[in-house]
Amino acid sequence: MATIGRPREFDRDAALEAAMRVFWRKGFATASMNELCDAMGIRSPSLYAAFGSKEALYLEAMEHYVQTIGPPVWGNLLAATSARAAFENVLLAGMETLPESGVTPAGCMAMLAAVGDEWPEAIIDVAKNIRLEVLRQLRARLETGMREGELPPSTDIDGLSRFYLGVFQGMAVQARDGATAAELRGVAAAAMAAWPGNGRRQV
Amino acid sequence: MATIGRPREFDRDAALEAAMRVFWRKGFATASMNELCDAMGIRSPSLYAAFGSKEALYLEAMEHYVQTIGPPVWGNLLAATSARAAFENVLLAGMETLPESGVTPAGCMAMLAAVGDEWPEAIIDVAKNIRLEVLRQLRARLETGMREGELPPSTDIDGLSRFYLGVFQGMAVQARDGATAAELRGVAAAAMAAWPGNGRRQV
DNA sequence: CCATTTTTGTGTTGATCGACACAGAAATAC
DNA sequence: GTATTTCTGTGTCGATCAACACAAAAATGG
Repeated sequence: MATIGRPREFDRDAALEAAMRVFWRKGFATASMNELCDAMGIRSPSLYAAFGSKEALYLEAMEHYVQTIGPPVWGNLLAATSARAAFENVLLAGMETLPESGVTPAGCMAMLAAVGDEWPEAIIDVAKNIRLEVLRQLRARLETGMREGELPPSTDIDGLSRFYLGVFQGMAVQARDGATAAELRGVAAAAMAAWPGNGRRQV
Repeated sequence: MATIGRPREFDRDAALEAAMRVFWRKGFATASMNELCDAMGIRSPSLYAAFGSKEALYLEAMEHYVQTIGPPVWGNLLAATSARAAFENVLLAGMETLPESGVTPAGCMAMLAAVGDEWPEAIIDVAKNIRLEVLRQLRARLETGMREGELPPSTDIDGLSRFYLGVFQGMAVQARDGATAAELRGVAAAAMAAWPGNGRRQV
């Protein structure tokens, strides 16, 4: 639908995508408006008119990240038939996604946001909630596995879900340090050895 | 030894300790000189005379962190008799140290430095090297365990050491998000279930 | 045509940043 | 004592930051 007034000359989605990559790579505080404007191909008044503020732009970029980058990794939680395969596929997807690829920056924008530096409170809240939501999804998948008899009733669901979340976060940090997919594969493989039933306590 | 000139009126070590806590809590970019001066109880010319620059102060603070905060955790690698106990004690020490304590900020300054935001290159190098040195120590302890027969010769030393480093990094991120010691205990317990020999492949 | 609405580019603004100039103060050396 | 050296406090400097004022430009509605 064409509306009154001079039409916008840039593609809003493409600009948001460009901003997402800048924030992904540089974080919030050290990503300056100049860099954002250059990457988005617009001037700051257009940015403010379209997105409101630097903070609002970041929040929208994070939303865009969750909806485009997240599913290829965390969608594995629902795709696999067994809980074990689901968790293994998540870690393997992280192994492939987290190292720098030339196309995308290294690490996970959601897992490493508002960590290691002080960030605006609204961004801290959003980032923590995203990580909490991932934790909830992990726990839900484990509970399903327990209901279906795949996991012994004695399984510590809270501890195990936090553990696999932590493994992924650790992989994200190491990817930032330049770890390769092959190196992260070893992390994922070791983590899967912690799966209940691998131990001698299992029947 | 008393030297020529007006003596310094503040305790350099105490000031460095105060700066360390500010950097630990806020990171580098968002810790302003004003905050640092206030926390250290001095004015900026004294800070520059004693430490050189904000970046040099950070590097010295990180060094101080490694020498005072690190050993209670990573010293466990050498203290225990078995490699398994050594790794377990490291994770349990992290469980106690990483959550906010009222005295110290949450998380690990070394593990989360230069992650999630852009930092000066010199700091990135130091932080990565510290994490690499920890990885080396973990691997060395595993190799000792393998030599002593505690670990099967088929053990993937690289993968396992990276795995336990990643678990600790994940615990640090979660501690930043407000995880309690009890919650981190579950992570540590699950991680120890991945120890070689817990699996059915072991004799 | 003209009036209205929205976007675009140029330029600026107040705040904050890290860093330091300068002079006075406090010690030692002679 | 005087000279020298070093530290402290006040004040400020240029740079950079996020944010926006302003007017020209480009569309629609009449």
